[in-house]
Amino acid sequence: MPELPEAETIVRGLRRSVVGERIRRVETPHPDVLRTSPRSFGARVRGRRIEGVGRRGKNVLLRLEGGRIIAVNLGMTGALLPFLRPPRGPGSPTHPAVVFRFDSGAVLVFDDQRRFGTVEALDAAQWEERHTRMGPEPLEEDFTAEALHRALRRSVSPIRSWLLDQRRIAGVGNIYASEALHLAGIHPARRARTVTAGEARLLREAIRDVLQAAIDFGGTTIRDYRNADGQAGEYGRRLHVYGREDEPCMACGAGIRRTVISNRSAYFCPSCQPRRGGARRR
DNA sequence: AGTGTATCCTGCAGGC
DNA sequence: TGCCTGCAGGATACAC
Repeated sequence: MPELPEAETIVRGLRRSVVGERIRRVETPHPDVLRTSPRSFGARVRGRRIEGVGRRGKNVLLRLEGGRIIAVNLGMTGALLPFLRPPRGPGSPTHPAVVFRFDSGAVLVFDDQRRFGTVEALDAAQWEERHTRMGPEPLEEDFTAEALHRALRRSVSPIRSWLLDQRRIAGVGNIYASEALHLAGIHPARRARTVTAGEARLLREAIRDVLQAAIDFGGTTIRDYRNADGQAGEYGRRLHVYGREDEPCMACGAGIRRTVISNRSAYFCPSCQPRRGGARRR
């Protein structure tokens, strides 16, 4: 579910609420989201203070004193919900998987209905290895059109699949892949290597514009996503193609289509995003 | 190096 | 109302 803009929105909220808190105790009602035993996870984080909150791709990172990192992948339905007091009754998390209790009495809950998410306590070296395997951050300056074009030229995979591969580019998921390809006028099934240098420039700008705009609106809530304040994101109303099958394209009025690529839906405008380049008419 | 398929889970919408 | 199917923002393993 959450992609880069949703993770970024959560990070900004958590900076206000959990930085400086010291972990007293960890409860794991659903230990399957840890990659280790609850015992060893607890031992690695207990007594540590949270010194900072960061993001890499779709991952939320809690930096602990001493150098360890709690890396949270939100999966499809994960949320990180901070509370000043242990939550009770209406409004408390519905599917708590991991609960951090702090010395101050405050609480951080990793809530995840489907439990595709993960919560891991990594040493600096383990995180570094993970980090190295991931592609560039699309909002950073080193994500250039030239580098994107060079990388695309090496791949015969459909451009939509290419964008979802975290080893190639970090943070893009199914919603923003469709949105960025629409903005750039590129059909989602085109092979990556057929994207021209000019299209790569458009795509680079489209990815950045879409992600930044989504951050500005607090992310997209389709159903479950909530930020660290428990609120929904407002970018859903701004989506041009995702989830809009048969509705008119906001740019040209043609009917938006849904297709399936690698078993996942891709939405596009058949007029703005022709299957083959050079066939555009107006 | 790709794809399709299955898997991990729960819940919701729509058809009947 | 209930039952069934398909679908969902992610990621990985497998056979081919």
